[in-house]
Amino acid sequence: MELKLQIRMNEKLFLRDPEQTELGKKIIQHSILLIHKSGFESFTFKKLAEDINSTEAGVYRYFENKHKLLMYITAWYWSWLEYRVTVHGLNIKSPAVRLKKVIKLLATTVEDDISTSYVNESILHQIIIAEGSKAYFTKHVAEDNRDQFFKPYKDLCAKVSDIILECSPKYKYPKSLASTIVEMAHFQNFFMHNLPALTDFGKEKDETKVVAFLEDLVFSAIQ
Amino acid sequence: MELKLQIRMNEKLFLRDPEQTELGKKIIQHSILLIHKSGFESFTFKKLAEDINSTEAGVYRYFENKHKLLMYITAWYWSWLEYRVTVHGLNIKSPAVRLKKVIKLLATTVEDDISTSYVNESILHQIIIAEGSKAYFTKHVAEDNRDQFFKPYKDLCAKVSDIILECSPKYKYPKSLASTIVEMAHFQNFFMHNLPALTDFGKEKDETKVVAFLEDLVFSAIQ
DNA sequence: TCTTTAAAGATAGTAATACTATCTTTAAAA
DNA sequence: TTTTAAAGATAGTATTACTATCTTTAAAGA
Repeated sequence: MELKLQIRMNEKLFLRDPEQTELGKKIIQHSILLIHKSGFESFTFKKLAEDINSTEAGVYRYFENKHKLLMYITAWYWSWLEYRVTVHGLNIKSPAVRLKKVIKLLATTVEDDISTSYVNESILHQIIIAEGSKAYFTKHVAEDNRDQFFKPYKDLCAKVSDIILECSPKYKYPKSLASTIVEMAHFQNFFMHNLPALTDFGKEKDETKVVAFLEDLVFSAIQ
Repeated sequence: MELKLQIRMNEKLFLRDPEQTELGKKIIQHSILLIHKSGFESFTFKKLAEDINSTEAGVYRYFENKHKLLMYITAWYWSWLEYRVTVHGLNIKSPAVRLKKVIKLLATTVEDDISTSYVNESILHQIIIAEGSKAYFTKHVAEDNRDQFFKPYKDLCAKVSDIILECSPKYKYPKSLASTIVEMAHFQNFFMHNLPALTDFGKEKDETKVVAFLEDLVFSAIQ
């Protein structure tokens, strides 16, 4: 039996569904690699087209602009993470154990557990850390939010929030704590590698320390 | 007696010191307004030049590019915040009270307490919330960090970290907790206004709730 | 097998962006 | 009065961020 993970994406994010064609999948695959290599600012559809031996106009048939592509990629990432959080939490009765599992999933580099042919999840994880917030730090957040582009991110935070409430029904800030965990899982990783003075794990650069910090933070807060 | 606050800026951030000339001050003043109005992505030196009745080439004499200008502005902001944290903490003996004061300073909109003629601190606060992290989420962070461009940010976090240690000398993650407070003071504000599902204060949009959340989080962690 | 149609390729063009260069004017300091 | 530094004016270039159009390819349908 071969399993294939298919994530249903918001149709307003693309002009032509990239999952339906070879070129589309190459666009996703290589834009992840190219953004990882040179950063989102210097990423252009022209460079991407050269990478995949296609044309700029070809890429524009799939995505209106590079920001939509970034939102597509981030939305995919958060959907995929929510899926993983669900799967890994299925048989865990204790909400506290489940919460720990979630923190680990958020803060550690993925080992490809469900293979998706054209997405390199480990590299994707890295680009979301450095570029993910650019998806919503724009002047058109409100509109993009109305178009549901951030739904996967919000769904994941809602799921984390629910687990927090299961652990501690009286805790007053489950949503804010959830978004704090999700953001900090990425930020502390970025700081650890790039601005180590902002963390306590600059020397070791060990992801499990980020997990330990977040666990300590969260369980102190909700107990 | 008239007081004038002067912040010594890293000289590598600019080509010509904007504080020394009228044009320079207009560049800072109006770039803050323009970034606030249309966002950093659509901000250009040409538009800025038109706003201040100067020329594009004129702006380029002060700043190499718009990213350097963003780093200048963010560095100025963090220096200014550290100054405020210092001043407001001077007569407070209890580190816990001082920590609360810091959280309040980080998370609430400033009322112009020390007037700086050409910087609108309240608008600056808002643009740092939405654009500030773009200063370091680049492919050249490492280099920029070597050039000390993020020193004001790191100094502020170090100061917060020190207060945390004063409160609780055995706490294991003072630096990470400090950067978490600083980042979340801004993120929760942004989320509250733009992606309210990610916070517990979406309805009221009340900054004091962000303060309450952060206080609860911090003091649970260090106790 | 023939036809039709959708996707992709090839090519061109345009307005805006991100600069650099140079020459002139202005105004304050020496 | 001369020198010099800043600012203004203008021009030019490579790249970016698109849009348009025409042709080829290949698979699906009749």
